[in-house]
Parts: sequence; C-alpha cells; structure tokens
Amino acid sequence: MAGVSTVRVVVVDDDPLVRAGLRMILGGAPDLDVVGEAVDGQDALDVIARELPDVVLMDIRMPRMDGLAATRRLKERGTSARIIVLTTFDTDEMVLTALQLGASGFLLKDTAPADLVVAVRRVALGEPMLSPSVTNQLIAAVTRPSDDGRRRKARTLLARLTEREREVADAVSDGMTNTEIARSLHLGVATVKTHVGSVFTKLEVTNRVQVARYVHDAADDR
Amino acid sequence: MAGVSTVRVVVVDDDPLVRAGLRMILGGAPDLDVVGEAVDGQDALDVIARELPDVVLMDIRMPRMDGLAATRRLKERGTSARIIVLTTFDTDEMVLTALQLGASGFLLKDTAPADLVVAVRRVALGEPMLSPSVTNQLIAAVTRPSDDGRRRKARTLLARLTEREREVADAVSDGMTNTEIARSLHLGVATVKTHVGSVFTKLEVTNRVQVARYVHDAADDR
DNA sequence: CCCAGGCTCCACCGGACGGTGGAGACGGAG
DNA sequence: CTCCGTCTCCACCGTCCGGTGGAGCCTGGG
Repeated sequence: MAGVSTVRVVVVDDDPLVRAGLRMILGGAPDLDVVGEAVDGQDALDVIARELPDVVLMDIRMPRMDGLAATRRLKERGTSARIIVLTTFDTDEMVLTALQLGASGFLLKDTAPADLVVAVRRVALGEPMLSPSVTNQLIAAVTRPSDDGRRRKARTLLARLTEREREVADAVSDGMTNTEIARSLHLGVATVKTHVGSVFTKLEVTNRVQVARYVHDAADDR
Repeated sequence: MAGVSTVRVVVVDDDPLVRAGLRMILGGAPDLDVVGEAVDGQDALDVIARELPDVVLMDIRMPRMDGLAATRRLKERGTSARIIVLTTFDTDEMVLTALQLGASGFLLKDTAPADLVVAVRRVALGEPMLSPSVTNQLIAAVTRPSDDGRRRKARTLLARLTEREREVADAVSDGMTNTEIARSLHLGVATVKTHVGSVFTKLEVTNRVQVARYVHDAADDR
C-alpha cells in the first residue's frame, strides 16, 4: 500500500508557522512529499479529497472544525489516508478519542524532527506511532485495575450462588419477569420464585434491580 | 536516571544463541554494556540483584520461572531496573499481563537490531517502548467498539428524558422502591410513579431492571 | 443408612409495581 | 394569548413481586 516510492503528505494546522516548519522538516526527506496544506478541518476535507495523500498530519485545535471531528469525517467516508494527530497537549480523553476514531498516530509537537520523519514513514506502512507519553497513557488506560472493590465483593457474593440460582440471577438482570424466566429455563413459576428468593437472601438484597447491579458489577470485564 | 554514561543491561533467555545474539547486537553500541546473563527467571533474580542493571531484556518462555513471574518478583522487591519483555509471540493476554506487572517495553524478537538498541536506550530513560503490533493490540483493547454501540444507544435514549425523569431513572437503577425515591426526592409517590411510567415509555422498556441496564450502560466510563 | 444440600414445586398474602386516564400549575415558544 | 411541555399529584385496577412455610426428589458424603 502507498509509498513504496514517495509518501504523499498533507499538513493540517491553522498556524502558518507550524505548517512551514512541518513542510521544511518533511521536505528534507527525499521519500516524503508534502502535497497539500489545510488551515482547518473543513479545509482539510477538501484538500485530502483532492490530493488523496498517504498520510495526514492533523492538528487538533483549529477553528471551524477541529482535528478530531475532521478525522471522524474522513474515516466515515472511508478515506485511505492514515492520520497522525499532532498536538501540544495529550489529554487522556483526546488520546483515546483519536485512537477510537482510527488515528494511526498521536504525536506531541515537541517530537524531534527526525522522529517525525520516521513516524510518517512508519504510519505510511500501516504501523502505529505514538509519542512515549501517549503510549504511557494507553498503558495506564489498559492497566487500570477497574473498580476493584465493588467487583471483588460482587464476585464473592455471586460465588455463593448455586448453578441454578446463578442462571436465574442472570435472567433477572436481563430484565425478565419470573414468568419469562420460567419459560426460558423450562421451570415452574414457583420454582423461579424460590430461586429468586434465595438469590435475594444470599446477595443480601431486597429487589431485582439490586441483583442486576451485582451481576453487572461482577461481569464488568477489562 | 541511570545511564547518562553507560546503560547496564542484563539479558535473560534460556537459549544460548539468543543470548549471544543479543550480546553482540547490544555490545556493538558503545553506550550499552551487557553486564550479565541469566538462563531462566530464578537465575535472573540473582543476577539482577547482584548487577543492579538499568535495563533487563527478559524472555517469557523459560524453564523453572518464566519471564512474567520473574518480572513480578522483581517489581515486588522494588527493583530499579526497567524491564523489556522480549518474545516471539505477542498474545493479547501476555501483553496486558506484562504491562500490568510494570514492564517498560514489550518487543518481538523480529525487532531490527538497530531498533533494539534504540529501545534499550529509551527504556533506560524511562520511556516505554512497544513493538508496532503490540501497540496495535493496546489500541484495539482500548477501542472496543462493541461496548460503544450499546453505550451510544443508551445515551441517545437517556438524552430524551427530562431532568426529573433522569433523576428518577438514576434512583430506580440504584435499586430504590418508588416510596424510597419519593422520600429521597421530596415528591409524592404518585409523582414518582408518573415519572417512572414516562421513563418506561421513553426507554421503551417494561420494568425497572431494564432501566437500570440502560443507565449503567450509558454510565460505563472507561 | 441417614442426612445435608440442591432442585423442583405448592399455597397464601400483603404490598409494590405498571397501565390508564385525568387534573392543576407554571413557563416558554409561537 | 394560546399552546405545549414539564412537573406535580390523584384514583383505580390487575398483575407481579417478595416473604413465609411448607413438601417431595435426588445425590453425595459421613
């Protein structure tokens, strides 16, 4: 895909100095070709549609349409361009949002020129490229021990349930009525009521919404 | 911290050929110094305790004690050494486990020698270093679009609720009865029932457990 | 062998829930 | 001003839920 020969790049930033700087840095590499510039997200959509670049360097903070919105639009219309988000700040939320939108890279503006060139090359090849601090955020996001307290408690309590009770509890937390559960498990309604009752006792709750809470807490993956 | 001058490295792998290879690659860099080798996790603990390296290149698959277990032990005893996990395979689980244990890097054994040297230097400086495919796994882990679908739907539907209805819906999903909600919001039970009713209509559900599902889906942060 | 525990079911009851239709007050949009 | 939406409440009614106290059945362990 793309540049076996030359990697076509579009630079999107509202600051003329930044655009000039990027053009100079990337232009210094013989295998990179800055084929277009845009000053905001709206502009970027046009330029990218026209130039069909391999890689887009996209600022986030821009007037009219910001870089994340532009990235969303591009991905929606199935662009083949890989997008590197380039920003001064790396707030947690922006990083996750950008990556969820399908950005291939997330670089801080303090990235060394040489690294920037490397990043563009790698992204053009389909590899991801993140600044170290962004990588750290990603690791932190994945590592998070979640809501350990509630989850442990929920698991402990749920572990006391018998097989059948567990099935019933699951059905309850799916929002089913006793009658529906009875049908679904091929049981009498009376039996379901018995099971639901012992689930209440074992989980120390008094209504089915609270059962749903426990079940969902315990299931909460990741 | 550590190597302003020389980065002290320990290589841990049960395969003599791999150790020799790594020693050659890293030894070729004047600022890197391979100060020790270990053939398994158990051995590694001793060598690292003795040599106090800046960076450890740690294989996962090893006899006696594997690399992940060794990493855990090292971190438990508060080692200052940064650990790069080096393996042929990059299963999802191993990656997450390694990072949760505090590994600073996760590289595949097909990493280019030059990149390996770069990785050791960066990790020595406290930066993370992941192979592209590992980064992709992390991104995938964070992206999970499945959750997103339910969540968007839930948010959309919940957005239709009025302020009051939203409060009532929250109370409902906390497992409160109508009477409790009435007391907590200083309302008549009749009013609560009305609100609950319109919540059902707007969310297109028929009982309060299903309301709890929507509310929790929409709230599901991370 | 018996007993404990799990699964299945039953009857009864009061209270909570869910659906329907209405009403008065208030505030903002047209 | 009138209309519309929101918030507040009311009454009625059938259903479902949750609690209590049973009862058989089967399996596995002491």
